[in-house]
This record gives sequence, C-alpha cells and structure tokens, in this order.
Amino acid sequence: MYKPLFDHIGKFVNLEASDIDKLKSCLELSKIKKKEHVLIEGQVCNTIYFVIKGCMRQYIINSKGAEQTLQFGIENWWITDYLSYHNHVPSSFYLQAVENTEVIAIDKTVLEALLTEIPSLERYFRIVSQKTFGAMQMRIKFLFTMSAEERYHHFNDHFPEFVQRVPQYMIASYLDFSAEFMSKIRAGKI
Amino acid sequence: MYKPLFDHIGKFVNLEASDIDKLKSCLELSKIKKKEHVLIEGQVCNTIYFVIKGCMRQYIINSKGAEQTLQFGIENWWITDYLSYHNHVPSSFYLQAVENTEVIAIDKTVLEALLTEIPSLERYFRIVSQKTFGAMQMRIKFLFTMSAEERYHHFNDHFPEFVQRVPQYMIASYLDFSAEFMSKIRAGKI
DNA sequence: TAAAAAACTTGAACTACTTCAAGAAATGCA
DNA sequence: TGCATTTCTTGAAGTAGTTCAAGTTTTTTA
Repeated sequence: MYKPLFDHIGKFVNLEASDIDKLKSCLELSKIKKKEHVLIEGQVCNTIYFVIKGCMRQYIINSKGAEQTLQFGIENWWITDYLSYHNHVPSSFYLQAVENTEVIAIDKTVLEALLTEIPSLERYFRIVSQKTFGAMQMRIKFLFTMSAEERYHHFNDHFPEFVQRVPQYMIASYLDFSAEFMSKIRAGKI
Repeated sequence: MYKPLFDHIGKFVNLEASDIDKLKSCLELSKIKKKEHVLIEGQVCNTIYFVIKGCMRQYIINSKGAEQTLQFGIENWWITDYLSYHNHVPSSFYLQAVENTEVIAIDKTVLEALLTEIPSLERYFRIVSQKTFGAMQMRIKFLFTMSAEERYHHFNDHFPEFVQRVPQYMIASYLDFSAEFMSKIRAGKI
C-alpha cells in the first residue's frame, strides 16, 4: 500500500532493504475526504504529504474573498507549504482535498530523523525538490509569456485528463484568469 | 575566498574538516563580466552557480523579442536552470551577469560525486532547495493576488537597495509589468 | 570629455482581461 | 427520486494594464 512511494523513490535512488524497513515503520496512510483541509491559513505546517490516490490543492483566499488555487498535487506528488515547514511560521495557504484522497503524511520531526539516518533518502528529496523547482521555473515562464488563452490550450494539451477531473474554476485560477473567461475560451468566443 | 559559501553551508549543516577540504579542492572561482552569459537558450545546463559577489539573472526572450527577467541571483544565492540540469534537456533560459560578478561554478559531474561522498552536503542542498521552493510559492501568491502597483511597492519595501542596484526595466519584467508602467507608478501617476 | 549607448519618462490610443448579474446545467445528498 | 448545492455559461460594461513613438536623462566608452 506504500508501493507508489517506494516506486517513486526507486526512480531516483536505491534504498537498502534495511532502510526500506526503517522508512516503512514510520509511514502511515491517511484518508482525506473531499473538501477536507489538512492545513489552514495561520497554522504552522509541520507535515509533508505524498499523494497515493486522489488530488490535493494549495489555495489562498484573496482580498476579494475568492479562492485562488496555486498548486495541485496528484498521484506521486509531494505537497506541503515549504516555507511554513522550514521556517516554523504561520502558513499563508490552505491545503485541501479536491477529491477523496489517500496520502502518506509524514511529520517533520519523524522525517528529519529519517533523513539523518538514511542519506539516500536525503538525496531523493534533494533531487525531487530541485526538479520540482525546475518545473516551477517553467511555470513562471508560461505565466509571463503566454496569454490566458495560450495558457489554457497549453495546459489542456498537456493534461487533458486532469482538466476533466477537477472543477473548471480551479483550473482557471491556477492558470491565473477568471472562471468566466475560461468558459468563454472553451466556447470559442474569444 | 570561498568563505561566503562555507558560511552559508554552515547555517544549515555541519561539515567535518575533511569534508571541507574535499569540497574546497573541487571549487573554483570564476569572474563573469557584466552582460556576459553563462548559459544561453538551447544549451544544456551542466553547471550550478553560487554568487559570491555581484548579480546574475535568468531571463527569456518572449515572442515579441523582448527580454523578461524571471529570476535574480545575488550574493549567497544558487542559480541554474534546474530542469535542464536534471533532465539533460536544452534550456529555455539565458543566464547572464547583471554586474561584474564572481561565482563559484560547480560542474554537475563534480557536484554529484561530492554529494554522494558527503551526505551533509546533500542535506544542505535539500534544505536550500526546499526553502527556495517555499519562497517561489510565495512569489506565485504575490503575482496572483497583488496589482502591479502593489507588487512594486511590496518589492520596493522589502528590497530597496536592490531596486536601486539593477535597471528598472529588469525589475519591471521580474514583477510582470512593462517598464513604462513602472515609470508611471514611480512618478505617482497611477 | 565628447559621442554613443543604455535607461527612463510621458501621453494617447488600445486591448486583454475582469466584474457583475442572472440563468442554465450538472452533481451530490437525504 | 427530487431538492439543494455546486458548477458553468453568457453578455454588457468597465479597467488595469500594454503598446507605440518620441523625447530626455544617465551611464559607458573611446
């Protein structure tokens, strides 16, 4: 049941059998119901989540009271508020399940201890977070250079199933335009 | 002369004397003249840079032929194209010195070998990249929730010296608005 | 220190989006 | 199954920004 995580780790590093056991003994599967939060604004985030099944999102509530999705986390993604996690400061974000979701939730103190014990695991997280950072650099590029319509088509071309999977208004805010505008793009009225 | 790097590492992990020696023997200072590039679009990025003195920037050339700065790297920052670096794919970015700059440039093969040998260094890079990712999450939040004018004032309040230090049109594109608009904000004409 | 190059400013015209409001369609739940 | 809730659509009016073009100021270089 932790297989997806060990498969993912195996893509980047080789863990010894003893390390796998050690890690396994610290893991716990948790189920999060659709719309349930695992983090709300103002809380300090002390947990990191690996999505086994389902979908999580990170969002904020803007000055007009509207939700804006900043990040999704689907199968085989880690999701957390890294700034709150590392600096022990109150989070600016909400972390919520978009669907009924199964995650492996690892507490910071548990994870930090594991990382010191298992250098390969440290390596895994280093590689994954650098790659994720690289993806974020590309995202900034797309946000800066493409029009709203281009962003929609680009995203839809790359992740067609995902666009079907979550509400349109979440995709719209993730791509930084209004839900109404997305509706018009889809209808070809732009 | 590598002191800034060892100071920075020391903030996050403790390196043994032998590790410091090992690392030191692999480092090399390099000087980059203002406007000189260390990476251009289409090249594979095989190097990671730590800024000792000066300022680097990552930028793209958009469809209208204009430069857009996506990221700055000042003293004590690491800068590279992480996606190109990790996936061995051609870069979408330019990396250029904004001022005459001194960097420690570490080749990927050298660094990867060092990281396997020195687990604390792996830990250092894991922590730094997760923190940087956290900062990027906040940046996305600001881009999504603040108006151009708010972004300018927020940035200017937090980094007043930096705003003086680099050309306005680079700051403008980093904050995702036009140089002309920034000029009008500064003149109070908005 | 003059000339060239780079950076900044200004106003006028334009446009890619947002906002609002209301209704229609789809989905979830008792 | 039917009612409530959530999500999506549509059009009209508004606006936060861009683009363009030209002039001014500042910085760099020979």
